[in-house]
Amino acid sequence: MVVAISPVMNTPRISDSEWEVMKAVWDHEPLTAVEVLKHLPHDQWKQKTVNTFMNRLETKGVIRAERVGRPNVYRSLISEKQCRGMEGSQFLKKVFRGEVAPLMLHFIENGDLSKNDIAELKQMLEKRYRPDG
Amino acid sequence: MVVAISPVMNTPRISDSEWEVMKAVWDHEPLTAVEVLKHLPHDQWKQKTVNTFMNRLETKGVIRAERVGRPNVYRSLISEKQCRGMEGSQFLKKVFRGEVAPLMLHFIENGDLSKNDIAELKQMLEKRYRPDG
DNA sequence: GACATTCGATTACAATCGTAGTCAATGGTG
DNA sequence: CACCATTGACTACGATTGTAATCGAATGTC
Repeated sequence: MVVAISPVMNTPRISDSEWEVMKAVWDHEPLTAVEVLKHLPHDQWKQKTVNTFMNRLETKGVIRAERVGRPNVYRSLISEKQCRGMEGSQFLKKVFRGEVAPLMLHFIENGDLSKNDIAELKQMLEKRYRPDG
Repeated sequence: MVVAISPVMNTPRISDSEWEVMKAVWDHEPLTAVEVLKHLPHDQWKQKTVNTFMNRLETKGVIRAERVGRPNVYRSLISEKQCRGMEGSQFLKKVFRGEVAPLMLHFIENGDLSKNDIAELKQMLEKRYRPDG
């Protein structure tokens, strides 16, 4: 019997600029490369550059192109959440030595949280404290 | 009158591997390149590689070499805290679109916080809520 | 002081990233 | 159907990163 090997898609690395593109994709997919540009700061991005990124992202397996009509239509293959997971754990390990608490402290001190944010976070922490509460 | 321009040391980018080296530096400075290697996973780092990084980090202005005795002695010029600041705000912007709350939520859900961590964080949030409390 | 050893500065080199340009095919227009 | 415009595939190219090797200078040894 042949055992199917689980298709471990170990999330590829997504560079800074690729993230910008991907945010446009996640927010508006399915979309074309031209549409992607529309959702990016127009003065900082040229169409050709966007195109290159679409290609690279497809090669990396982050998106998929439907080569059907004339303008290619793209969809994400990996969700923003998944990417946040990867990027987040890398960041945590790299910058905060894998310790979540100092990281949290850092962002509590440096980020500007609204009163609402703070309330919400406290609630979240409560729940975590007593998972069934 | 000549106005002194504040010496804005806009923190340079520090790559993943450079971060590893810098952690050794921050933890044990002042130290030599040979000592840096001692504090890194020995099987993953060669002395020559470490050396290259020391050079690059000096070029970038992250560390400084004292060329006095024979083995160069290195010190950091930028603190871990400063670097965390830079790296943190980039990460926040790139991955969480600049919104701190979702970031925090993410790490509350994904990181494993101890009861103690949670208590501490709640306290921090309290303080933030009433800054003079 | 001659020689072996140790270190640092310089050089190397492939992969990835940012930023496009070229060129050819596809598709709309008259 | 001939032509022009759009668009995608491929190519380009310098900077950065990861990973070292080479080569020459400073140091310690006899």
